[in-house]
Amino acid sequence: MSGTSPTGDELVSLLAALASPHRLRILAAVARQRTYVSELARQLQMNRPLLYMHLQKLEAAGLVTGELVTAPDGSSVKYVQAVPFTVSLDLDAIALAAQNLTGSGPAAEQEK
Amino acid sequence: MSGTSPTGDELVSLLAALASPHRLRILAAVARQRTYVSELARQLQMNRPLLYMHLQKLEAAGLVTGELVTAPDGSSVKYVQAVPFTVSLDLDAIALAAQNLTGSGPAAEQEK
DNA sequence: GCCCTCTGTCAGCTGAGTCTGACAGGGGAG
DNA sequence: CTCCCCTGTCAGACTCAGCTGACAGAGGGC
Repeated sequence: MSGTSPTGDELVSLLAALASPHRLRILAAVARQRTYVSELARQLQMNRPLLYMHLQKLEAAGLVTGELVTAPDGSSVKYVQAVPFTVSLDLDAIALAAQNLTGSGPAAEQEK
Repeated sequence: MSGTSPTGDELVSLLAALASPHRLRILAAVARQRTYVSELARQLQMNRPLLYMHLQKLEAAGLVTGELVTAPDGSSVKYVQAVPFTVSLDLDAIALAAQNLTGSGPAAEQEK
């Protein structure tokens, strides 16, 4: 996934996932250290439900992975980890990605 | 602007500007050839007001430049042009950008 | 005079994204 | 039993981006 040229839709999803201050901060925090959700919520000072939503988006975009760990004492804790990636963005990449968007070309509207 | 590491806020703006199929298509079309607005609207088959909005966002993000040209016959035509840029995105860049977000650090809420 | 092309802005609708409080449940420690 | 910490999910409110049709104005060609 790192270095491959993504499809237009994937690019849009990826950029949308990253285009949020909260998510950027979450990613940064998680990249630095593997933490569990509640601790992360405390670090970033945000409500847990909100954090859950953002984590879902990041996970859907493949930027983080969640792992529910059941400790030896029985209590379960969800650890979150960042997934390394690399994307190079320039006009060429944009032009390339724009070619394969679902419903990209003009007159591509038939099954609607 | 190309190659410089943008601030967190700038990064978010840039990504937000790019995270749209329409804007990707507009950028691609404009990167290929310098065109004027109405012609572009015809190419991409979208309403002009909508195109205007997207162009404003792209222009605000510094990805395109508009130039209102008054032809020798007096009619004015607005030409749009893509601005070359390069951004490398990875975990390090994210972590770096997350540091300088307006209101990033915890306990940075004083003037509100 | 009428018709055409272009630019730009406006009010208004709709839907998605965001954020919050509250809830249900699992399990350990005092 | 009571308190605490953890994981999830939910409905509701609220904001904003996206999108549309309509309008005003400038100018050329017939």
